[in-house]
Amino acid sequence: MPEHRDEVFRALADPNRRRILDLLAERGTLTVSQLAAEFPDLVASGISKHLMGLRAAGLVAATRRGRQQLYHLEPEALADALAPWLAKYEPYWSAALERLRSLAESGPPERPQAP
Amino acid sequence: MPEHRDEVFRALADPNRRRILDLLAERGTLTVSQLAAEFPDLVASGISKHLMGLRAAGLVAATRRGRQQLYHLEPEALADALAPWLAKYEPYWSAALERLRSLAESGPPERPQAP
DNA sequence: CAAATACATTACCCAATGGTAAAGTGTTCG
DNA sequence: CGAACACTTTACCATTGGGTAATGTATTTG
Repeated sequence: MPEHRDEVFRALADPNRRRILDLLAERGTLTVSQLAAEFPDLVASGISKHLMGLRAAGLVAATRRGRQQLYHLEPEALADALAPWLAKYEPYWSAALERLRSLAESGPPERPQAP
Repeated sequence: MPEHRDEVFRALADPNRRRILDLLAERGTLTVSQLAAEFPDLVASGISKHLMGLRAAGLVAATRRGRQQLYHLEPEALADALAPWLAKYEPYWSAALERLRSLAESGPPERPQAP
């Protein structure tokens, strides 16, 4: 069986999948149709497959509402997989870290939520 | 042509490639043979191909020394590709960020260097 | 200079991936 | 209840990716 971190990195390898994550990060919660609307050159089942990949990696989760699925980020999975790995490169990160720190110190933004 | 960030994420998708990066992060500078020694179940040309992938993504670079190539990390590429992307998830990162921040505040370790 | 060393490149193979179209499942609406 | 809706699953296809073996190219050494 594949290591969990491996699944996360593989999931992040595809630009469409990263865009799905970005959309969920921006807008909080989206249905499959709402997501699909953002990918004009992809058919519905394609989106679905990507969502399954992200779900397998634990990066997103969904709850049913009627006949739609409400997808949302599962940010702990992302953090848990990436942070320890990124930490190994900490000696090389001073500049980028500074940027992240100043972001953090300016006060964490609200977690976005769909209306 | 593929976007640079895409190349970086694709390069990171393979566990062997990530391990190469880890080794370079730990030990600073390594020849291809030294790297190959860490991958008993990979043949030399396999390592070479991975190194070319990492080089194409700008994540590593090499300098010749006689007939060997001294590979080292190119950490700015990693930071430049990942930091802006990670920043988008900053609202979700408080816990992981705290860990990184405390690491940073405990004083950045020396950048490792090969003898 | 010839042989050996240290890699890189090429040619090739198989498995995995991303994509589509079509069929399947559960839910709601008329 | 039947039709439409919102997805998911399956079947299938073309391309890519990771792997090896073989060949090529500098560089060093005997």
